[in-house]
Amino acid sequence: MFEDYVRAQGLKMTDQRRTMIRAALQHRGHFTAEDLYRELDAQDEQVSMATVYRGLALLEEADLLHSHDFADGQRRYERALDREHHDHMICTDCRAVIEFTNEEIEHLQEQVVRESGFTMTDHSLTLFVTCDAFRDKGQCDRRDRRLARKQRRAR
Amino acid sequence: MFEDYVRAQGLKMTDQRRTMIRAALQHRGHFTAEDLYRELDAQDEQVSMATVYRGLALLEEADLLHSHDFADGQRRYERALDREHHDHMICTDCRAVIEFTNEEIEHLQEQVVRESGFTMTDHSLTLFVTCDAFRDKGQCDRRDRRLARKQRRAR
DNA sequence: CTAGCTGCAAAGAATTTGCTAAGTA
DNA sequence: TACTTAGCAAATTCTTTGCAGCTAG
Repeated sequence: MFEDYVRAQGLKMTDQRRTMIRAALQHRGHFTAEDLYRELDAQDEQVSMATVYRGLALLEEADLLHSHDFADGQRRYERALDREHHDHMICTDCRAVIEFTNEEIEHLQEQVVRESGFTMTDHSLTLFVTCDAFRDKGQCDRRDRRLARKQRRAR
Repeated sequence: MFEDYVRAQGLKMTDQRRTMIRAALQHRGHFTAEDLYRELDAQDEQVSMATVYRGLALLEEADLLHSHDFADGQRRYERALDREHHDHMICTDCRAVIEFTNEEIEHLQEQVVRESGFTMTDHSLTLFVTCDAFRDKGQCDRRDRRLARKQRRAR
């Protein structure tokens, strides 16, 4: 059905585009352009970085992917199709991404916007957290934390 | 009192740093590194871009400024001192930044994090809106909208 | 055929950093 | 004096784009 969209836009379906799009739409979780590129590369699929970026833009326009900025310097994508809206918690130690939904918050946001006389087109709620309390339960590995810190510093 | 902080950190106070810091802390609203740089330049203050960036980082560490990512490619800063927490609505047409606070939302966020066993270190709630309804009241100039679009496209 | 696509390398944009002279405490 | 800065230019990082040759429809 994505092919329909592609054609309806007067665009063409190529091998690279099909490969790249399939990988993106099958992806679970949150991924960067580079994640996808490496993944395809590991599967010996020949798709250039430029094509990956162009394809991601296409998918976002078609509302099949949503993108987020989790303040770590790289845009992250996630499947939008057949998924209900949700927000994110980011562990700044291990960079884990935890999704959550809260109807009440959603509702209040709408209300704030409406009361101000605007129309909401999009919203982004990200809670930055630390998982100190989780660590001992094995859900946040200290090694990952150190790695994440180093990577962040390295940018 | 910022000077105290600077010295307590074993840092030194220089003319540029003083100038740049004063301008940043007196600034109302949300500004980018470049905004600040231009502003100082217009006042014939000699402070290089590198020093502006370094100073902003310093101020953020000291919690005298907070920074936000409004998804337009440039980090924005705002005074944090003596200000209560608030969230933002961004008009994607004219790029207006409207602040708001909502205790209930704040409270619910805390609750979500707590219930998940994390500790919240920061959060970011940005509502993207359009001000079509406002435009006719003269609060959003069509010219500004076109400009904003062009600038966004130009990135 | 011909508009659209790909890959590559080069361009961009915002920010950061290495280095040397200069300034602070 | 000893250590920290400022400024500059070069480097970085992520992403976009121009172009020439290729391909779908």
